[in-house]
Amino acid sequence: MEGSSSSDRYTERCALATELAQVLDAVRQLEAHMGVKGGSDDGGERCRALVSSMRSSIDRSIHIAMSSCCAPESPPSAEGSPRSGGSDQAADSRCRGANAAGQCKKRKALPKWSTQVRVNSVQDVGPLDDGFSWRKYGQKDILGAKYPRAYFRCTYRHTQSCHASKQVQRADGDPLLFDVVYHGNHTCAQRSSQRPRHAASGEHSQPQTADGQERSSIVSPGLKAEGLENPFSFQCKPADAGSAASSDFPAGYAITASPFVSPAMSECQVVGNVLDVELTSTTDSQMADMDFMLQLADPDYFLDNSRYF
DNA sequence: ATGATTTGACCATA
DNA sequence: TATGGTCAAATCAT
Repeated sequence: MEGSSSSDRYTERCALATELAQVLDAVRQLEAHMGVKGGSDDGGERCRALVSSMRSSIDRSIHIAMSSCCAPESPPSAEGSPRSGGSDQAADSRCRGANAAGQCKKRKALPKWSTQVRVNSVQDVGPLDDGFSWRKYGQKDILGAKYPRAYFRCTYRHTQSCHASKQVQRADGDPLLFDVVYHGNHTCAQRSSQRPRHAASGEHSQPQTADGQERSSIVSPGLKAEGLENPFSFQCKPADAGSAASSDFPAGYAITASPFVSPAMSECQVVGNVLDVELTSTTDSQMADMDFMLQLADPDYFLDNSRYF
């Protein structure tokens, strides 16, 4: 769509920042109000903690929205062209040659958005369980960041040419907060096969150890019992821990439900969502995701799903 | 045996 | 040139 020019997007993003600023202001007022009422009860304590996390997330969201105002736009390209199908062994030719397709190690043309997920305890790390199966393909220390960034791509990248990927990084200032950045859309069968009601029905799809020991992970089933040594070894506890042990899915796959507001995140909180959508092409698939992302941006949708928190 | 993760190295971009 | 993103061999888990 030629319709969405750079300046349009700039305006939209700034509008987003403005909206977020208003929400932030409201949260501050709420926080102040709660401070007046004082409550030493647990509920008040919890509310204050929630408000605090909301505020910090909104701060981040504003920052991200504003910084993306200046993000350079990239021209539409043959989106999703598998620049190297399979386990591209000829690694070196792959990339240089693949540039012809307009895509190599960067995927600027793909839709991109981020969300922030808070967990309740440092052990309780399940933000990566977003309803899709991911395979980790890398991890890197980021300059100036306390925690490394992990890189994931869809498990079905090769079998179904699904080019969705995501990056997960623990927030510097808050070890309970994870920044998750998604790139691209799922074109694999997961999209249609997994739905939020999995949780509503008490169905649990996480690989989980019966004894609850800290070992398995949502996205890293093969990880050792490293606990926090590896910030990307996630284990998200379901609300209904009883029915979980067996899964309909093969071991080693992270299965849950809805993307982003996963029922399995019953003990996690999605504390912020930031859209940074590159409107470079409008395939049906992308349009579908746009709808979805717009839902995320919708306060009603967000509040509706807050019951999972 | 198969598939996932770790990790050092390579490469593109800013 | 520094940094971030990806690859792929080695290793580990199931």
